[in-house]
Amino acid sequence: MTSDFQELLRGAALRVTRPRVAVLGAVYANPHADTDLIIRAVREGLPKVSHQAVYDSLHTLTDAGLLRRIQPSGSVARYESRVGDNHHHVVCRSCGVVADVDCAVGEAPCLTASDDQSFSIDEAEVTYWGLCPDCSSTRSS
Amino acid sequence: MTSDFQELLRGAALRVTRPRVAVLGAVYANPHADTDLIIRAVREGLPKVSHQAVYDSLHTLTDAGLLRRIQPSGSVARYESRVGDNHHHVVCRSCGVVADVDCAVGEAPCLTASDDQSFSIDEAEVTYWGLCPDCSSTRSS
DNA sequence: CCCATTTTCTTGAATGAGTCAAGACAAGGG
DNA sequence: CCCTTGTCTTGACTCATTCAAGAAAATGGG
Repeated sequence: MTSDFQELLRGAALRVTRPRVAVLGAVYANPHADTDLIIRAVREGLPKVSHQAVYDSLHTLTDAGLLRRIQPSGSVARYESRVGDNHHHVVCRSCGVVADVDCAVGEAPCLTASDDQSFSIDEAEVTYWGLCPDCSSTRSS
Repeated sequence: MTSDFQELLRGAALRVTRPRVAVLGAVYANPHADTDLIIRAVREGLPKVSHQAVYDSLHTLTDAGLLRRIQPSGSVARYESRVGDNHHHVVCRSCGVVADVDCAVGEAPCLTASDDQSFSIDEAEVTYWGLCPDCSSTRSS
């Protein structure tokens, strides 16, 4: 598993460092985790890692396409390891939990704008808003 | 026009205060403006308004459905006066400018998730990402 | 029209995610 | 094994937004 992450890094022409491997591991193990949770997860294996190293790693890995950053309104940045399949997200308005929703089309942009305003569009990001099963049942009961 | 805003406020059972009227005016005049721009616009007419009053007004007006808040990843909160038509947005990856895109369906949720994960979904928010005409021509030239 | 009640606004401090910067350190090529 | 370059540590800092307490203003009843 750790060696898989090392391969991922090498494949992206990135240096293999312990913080980066640990960050990859933390995001793979905690989909949609925010930076704070990732920092805590990384420190379970590497107690001395600075928060800055985690921020740097997340940026580098996101720029390299190994991770994807999502940031629903009202939420801090979250990261996930599913990249390249242009899937979408459902966000609970009550507790903020995020779940994946497959994109029927698969490749970006999965939608074309009715009037693109002369923008050159490369991605259509879809965020579904609603209530998760837990919050939904809590409210109605 | 000011009286129109007063009617809007009364229609929403909100007290009519000068900051609120000014905030409504500023958002109607500056679609997709961020809070800082709204504060500056409001202070052209009411120089002494505190930033807190603007924040409070924006929250109240958004909660009442008179304004809509949008917050693309990497951007601060922005506000617009087009509400109720469930339109979407194109965001420029380079300069961050936001433009409206009509929704073909019109009413929320305009899309249904392929697998809703047992969430009860009430809105599908679509954000198109790309380059605006200006940034597009700057890069290619 | 004025008062009382309730909401809103002012003032000023605080929060917290994220960034900046300088020097110490480690990864990988030669 | 050493050098170069890129990464990490440390610690300060930014800035949008929120919190809190008291002053001021908006609606409804008299």
